[in-house]
Amino acid sequence: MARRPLSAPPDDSHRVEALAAPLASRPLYEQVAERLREQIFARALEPGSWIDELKLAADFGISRTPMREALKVLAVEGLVTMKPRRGAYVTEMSTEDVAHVYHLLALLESDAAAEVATHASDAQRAELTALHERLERQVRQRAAFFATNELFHLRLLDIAGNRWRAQIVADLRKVMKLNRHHSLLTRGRLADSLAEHRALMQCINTRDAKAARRLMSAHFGSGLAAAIAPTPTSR
Amino acid sequence: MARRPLSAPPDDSHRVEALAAPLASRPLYEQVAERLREQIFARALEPGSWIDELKLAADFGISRTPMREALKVLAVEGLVTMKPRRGAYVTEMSTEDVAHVYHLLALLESDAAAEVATHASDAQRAELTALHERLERQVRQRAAFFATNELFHLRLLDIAGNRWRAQIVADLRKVMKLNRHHSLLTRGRLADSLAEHRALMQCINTRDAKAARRLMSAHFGSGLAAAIAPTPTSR
DNA sequence: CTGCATAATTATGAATTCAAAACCCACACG
DNA sequence: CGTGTGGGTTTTGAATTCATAATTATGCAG
Repeated sequence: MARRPLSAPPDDSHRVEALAAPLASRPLYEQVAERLREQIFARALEPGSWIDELKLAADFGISRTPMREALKVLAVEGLVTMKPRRGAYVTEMSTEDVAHVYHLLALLESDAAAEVATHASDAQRAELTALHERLERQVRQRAAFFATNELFHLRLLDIAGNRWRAQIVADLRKVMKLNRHHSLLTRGRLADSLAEHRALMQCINTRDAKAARRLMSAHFGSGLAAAIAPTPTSR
Repeated sequence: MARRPLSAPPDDSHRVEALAAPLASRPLYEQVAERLREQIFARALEPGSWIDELKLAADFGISRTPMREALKVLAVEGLVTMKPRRGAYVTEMSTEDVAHVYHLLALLESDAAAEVATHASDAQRAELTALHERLERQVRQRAAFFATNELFHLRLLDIAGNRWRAQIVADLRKVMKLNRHHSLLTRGRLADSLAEHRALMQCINTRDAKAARRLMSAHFGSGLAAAIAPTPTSR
């Protein structure tokens, strides 16, 4: 998870902090956790492989203490698995795990979509609409599309207004990135995905909670199919 | 949480370990985390209060290192909140938080109930039925009823077979215990709660997934009302 | 040459030490 | 009388050191 505690607490993220932003530097172990996540998602650390905390600490130019703290945080998040007296290993996701996590994302985000359709303010609706329009403009740029898409989903969660749900979804999304086919899944589905988003936005703007829930669920359903279908690789 | 990673990974819990049980003592920080949870749930550490890691480490007869590791784990679980450079605080739950967490529990456990109704084996159904019958016999013993109830829910989650969901629910349930009125909520509702359970069991045994989902959701709905209604205390 | 026992090496777990930020309180100045 | 500055204390954050378990390597016997 974009490290805020996984299941977690107070989320002051994206608060303006009165322009005095970078003065309060984040705790070291959080920065380390963030870098570790990046490396894991980038597959610089392979799923299933052992994590050499001594070497990594040296690479990062820090001592083992914050490294170990970061690893424990990632363990609770589910990105790494700790084996007592044997160190930390990058978590391996089976196709079953992928399906399970997708299922939960569908459940939670659908619920959030319904909530947004019912209770979002006009300004919030406008914000989401703007994000969606940006998405429409980025059909050709895979990376940008991907980033904006993620932003849209996270923003929607935020607007839905349940920090626990937002936190859980953020964590699950992080875990999802462990799946090798995660970024491939939009390959051929990019146009479809966009269409689904468009329909969803309409439901939100017409305050149709039921339809919003259904569409978001379907959105994840087709995503799952795409993610799992082409893979005999994971065990 | 009975510390298995919160959102997470491999769950070897309740494995028999071939009778060689206590030889492989768990990591110290896990034991510490467990004791901290107990103290938090017992309100020996009050919500909102600062946690003196130096004093606590001394009380436990350990150094600050494993204490700090345990606190970080609890932070990810949501039981404590870390303020940079200011230490750890026991998380305070607003009534809004309680409502939010209840909502998620309803969503996730309803989903699990539907899953169980559809896919559980006869043996698993029998196991749940047995637990339910035990519950029926314990209407008079609040504490025992409470424990068995928790067991029933966790077992149902387990049978539903999505370890990510089970982990998330376990974490949310832990956080729920921060709510002062948590154990009170069954006070007058004990009989009602039992009736709801009975109806749920029937749906599971007749494989009626839709009804199971609806009933479990209602079960939480009435629980939430009971939990929130009598409290002008939390902020 | 193979298999097992034992010694050397390496990695993890935990305590201790060190550095620096936040807090507290007294005192001076406006 | 309120406000702000300074020093001393406390507490957090991080590095280092120490102890112990696990792994690997070595050597000897069969």
